[in-house]
Amino acid sequence: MTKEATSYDRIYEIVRQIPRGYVATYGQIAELANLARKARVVGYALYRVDMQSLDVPWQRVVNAKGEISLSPLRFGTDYLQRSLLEAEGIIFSPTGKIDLRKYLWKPDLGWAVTSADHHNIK
DNA sequence: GTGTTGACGTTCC
DNA sequence: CGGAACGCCAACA
Repeated sequence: MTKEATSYDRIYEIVRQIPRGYVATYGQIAELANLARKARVVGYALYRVDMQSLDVPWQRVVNAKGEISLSPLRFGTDYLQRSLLEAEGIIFSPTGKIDLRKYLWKPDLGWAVTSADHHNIK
């Protein structure tokens, strides 16, 4: 029996599907990766990704607040991520947030409506 | 094998 | 809207 692909591979695959100019949240990816409620695992998975080679567009992954999250240990790569997103046409709010209502990636399903209603963005 | 930490999320105040 | 607490799972010491 083949060893099942690790959940991480699933996460990377989904992240790669994020189109240019759009962003996705950890919770959203987690849900698509069959890891609902395990957003932390997604974050850890992206942490393992080689951000220097951009093998995975980790740049398009943000938290539920629509803000770029990363650890101070990442040495200010937050600035890099923001630059990449801006280069894709994403506009940051004065507070440094992204308008998820507009840039949130919608998988090829009708779940988009459910998502908006589920998250109930303020 | 146990304890702590972590690119998060949600709920409560 | 901001801060605090709990949850959830995997990797690391």
